[in-house]
Amino acid sequence: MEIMPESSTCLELTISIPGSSSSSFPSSGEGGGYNMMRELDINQVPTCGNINEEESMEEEEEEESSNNNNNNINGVLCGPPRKKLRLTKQQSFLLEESFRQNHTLNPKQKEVLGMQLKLKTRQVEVWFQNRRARSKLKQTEMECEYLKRWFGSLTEQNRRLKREVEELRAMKVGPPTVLSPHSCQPLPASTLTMCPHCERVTTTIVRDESKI
DNA sequence: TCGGTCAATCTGATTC
DNA sequence: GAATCAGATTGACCGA
Repeated sequence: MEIMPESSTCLELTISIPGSSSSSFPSSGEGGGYNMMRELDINQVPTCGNINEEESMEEEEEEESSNNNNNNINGVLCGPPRKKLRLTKQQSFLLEESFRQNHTLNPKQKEVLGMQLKLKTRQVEVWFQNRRARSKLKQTEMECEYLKRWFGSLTEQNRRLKREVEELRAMKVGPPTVLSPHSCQPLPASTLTMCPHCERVTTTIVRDESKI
C-alpha cells in the first residue's frame, strides 16, 4: 500500500482507489450552490470587482461591527448573537488557490491575503485552520475506505489460499505411491511446483522414466 | 424540523 | 510568555 500526496488537487491526498474521486475545486459541495440571496448576505464582504470605494468602506465598517459583536466573555455573549460570515465564491476561490500552494501561511502572507480578500488576518487564519482540518478529515475518510477495500481483498485471497491448501491435502492423501526400481522404496507421488503464469501452486506426478 | 456545512471560538500542546 | 497549531465544539444558516 502506498499513500502518496498529490499536489494537483485541493486536498493534497490521493490514494489509488479505483473508482474514487478527489474533492472538486473550488469547494463546490456547499459553496457552489449559493444563490444571489446568499451572496448578498449582510455578513458578506463584497468582492473587489463589484463594489465602489464608498460601498467598500461601508462594508468594512459593517464587517468590523459584526465581528466585534461576536465577543463573549467567559462564555456569556455580549451584544447581539453572532452572524455567520459567508465567503463569496471569489473569496473562497482565492483562499483555495493559496491553500493549494501552501497549507500554512506566515503572518505577512495572512495579512496580504486578508487585504486582497477584504478579510481580517484572523479570518484568513481561521479559514486555513478549518481548511486543514477538513483536508485531514477527508484524508482519514479516504484512508479508511482504502483499508476497508484492502481488507476485503485480503479476506478473499485468504479464502482462496485456504481452499487451495485443502485441494492439495486431498491430492496428497489420494494417489498411490510409486516404488523406485532401484531401492524399491516409495517415491513421493507428487512434487509441488509453482506455475510461473498464474502463480498457483500445482502438483506434478513424478514418473519413473526407467519404466517407459 | 432536522441534518449538513462552515466560520468562529475555546482549549491544550508545541515551538521559539 | 507570545504565537501558532490541531482538535473539539458552538452556533448560524441552508436545503431537503
